[in-house]
Amino acid sequence: MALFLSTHINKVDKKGRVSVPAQFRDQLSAEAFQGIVLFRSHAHPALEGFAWSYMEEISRRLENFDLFSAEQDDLATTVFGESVQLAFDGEGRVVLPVDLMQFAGVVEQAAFVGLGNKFQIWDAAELEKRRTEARRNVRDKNLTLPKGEAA
Amino acid sequence: MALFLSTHINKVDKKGRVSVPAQFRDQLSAEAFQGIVLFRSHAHPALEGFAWSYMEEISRRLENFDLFSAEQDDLATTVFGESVQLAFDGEGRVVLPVDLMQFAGVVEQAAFVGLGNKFQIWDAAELEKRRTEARRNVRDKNLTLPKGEAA
DNA sequence: TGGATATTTATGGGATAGCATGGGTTTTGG
DNA sequence: CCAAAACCCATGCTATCCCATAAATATCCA
Repeated sequence: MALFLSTHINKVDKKGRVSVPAQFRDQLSAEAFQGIVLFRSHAHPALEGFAWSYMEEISRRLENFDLFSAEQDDLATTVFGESVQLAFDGEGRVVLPVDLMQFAGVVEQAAFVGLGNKFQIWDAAELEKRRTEARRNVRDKNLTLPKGEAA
Repeated sequence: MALFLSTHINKVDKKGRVSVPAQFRDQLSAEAFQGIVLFRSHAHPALEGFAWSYMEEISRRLENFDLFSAEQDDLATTVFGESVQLAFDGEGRVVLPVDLMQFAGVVEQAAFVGLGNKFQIWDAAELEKRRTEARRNVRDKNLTLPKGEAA
């Protein structure tokens, strides 16, 4: 299972290409599809990124919603309907579609934020605010990691 | 499970490299990823160090949250997004990123402090102050070890 | 036990390969 | 036939590899 860690800031060139961090590519080396899957975040001006194989896990979790429920439909529409599959070029780059770049407010510096089994892409400047917010939430709500059951 | 004990002080060279104490490396010899994971301590001017497998454990626990939930997002952003993955070189060293060194105030002498399943990296001088403080707390508040349940 | 020899560790520095980035060229498809 | 996308090659920088040394530790054998 891929595990994405740390934050890498890479430049978007005028063709819309960005290097996917080498560390992230390593985590994806065993994947059948050599590339990433992206869609708009539901909560932030950012993009959610996954390994192709993880989309199956998302599908499985969506089935936990009531079939035909409004929520299931909405999620499925945004997640599957609007996701894009981006293949690496020979240098490990992907081309960010313009509409996704605009959605995330990515200008020139794209920040890849590792979040475990997924990652996010932020505009580098915008990310700082998000960071402070996340830190505050963790502290104020006293969020901790439950021991839970192994998945 | 790795068990980090005692304190080792090693030098940071001008390339930013430090030898990870051999005792610590021994504890990590069974790890799939040969290296360490670091992030900023929330409580001290120091860095927290873990084995890769420990991050996998955290990742598993995060999977118990709903996908895209705010809690999952906040935790992952602070824990995974702000961590770095550092591989050993042939001599068992890692390169400390400059921003992390600055955060911990590490100048030249890095102190590796074993804390059980994790360890901390302090500036050697700063650590002395922390030590006296910790001793005083234990004495004044009469801290003891609870029997507790095994984790 | 003791003293000589071999390993391991921490450290230093030069050589090398990999990564991020840029630009040109061919291919594709509408 | 033209534009956009995929492919290919070039480059500077940095991280990684590799070798060397000294000190500390461990090992061995008489």
